[in-house]
Amino acid sequence: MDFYKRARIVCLAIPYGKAATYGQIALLCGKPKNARQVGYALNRGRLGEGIPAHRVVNARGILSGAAAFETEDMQRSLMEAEGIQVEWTAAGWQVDLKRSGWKNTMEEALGFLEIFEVQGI
DNA sequence: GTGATGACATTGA
DNA sequence: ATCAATGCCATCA
Repeated sequence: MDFYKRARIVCLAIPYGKAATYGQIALLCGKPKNARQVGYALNRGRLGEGIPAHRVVNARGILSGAAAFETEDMQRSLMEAEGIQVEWTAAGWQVDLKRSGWKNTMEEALGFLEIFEVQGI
């Protein structure tokens, strides 16, 4: 399925210093209900190399555990290194999506759809 | 084919 | 605000 090719492109487009959510990525891929597949793909390294997986969090901004990183605090370290504020809450390590979340413009979203169409994926 | 699993999301109490 | 219940759908056994 071309969903993973799309997901790869979207993930690579997440700007430095910003955090995106699984649902957001799924949405930009044109598959709003595939948030779980995004997580699955990242977990299994299904999107290939060079994916900034540390910038992906769930809808509440929580760093979802992440067994796909070298160590447990790896994801947090990478985010902090990019200037993303990560704080410890009762629910776990969390980023403020209001502040560090990747806000998509409509043009951006349409741009992805166009890329997918052009590449036939 | 069938059923279980999961880096998720949304809804309703 | 918090929590359980549901919905989801590509994999994998």
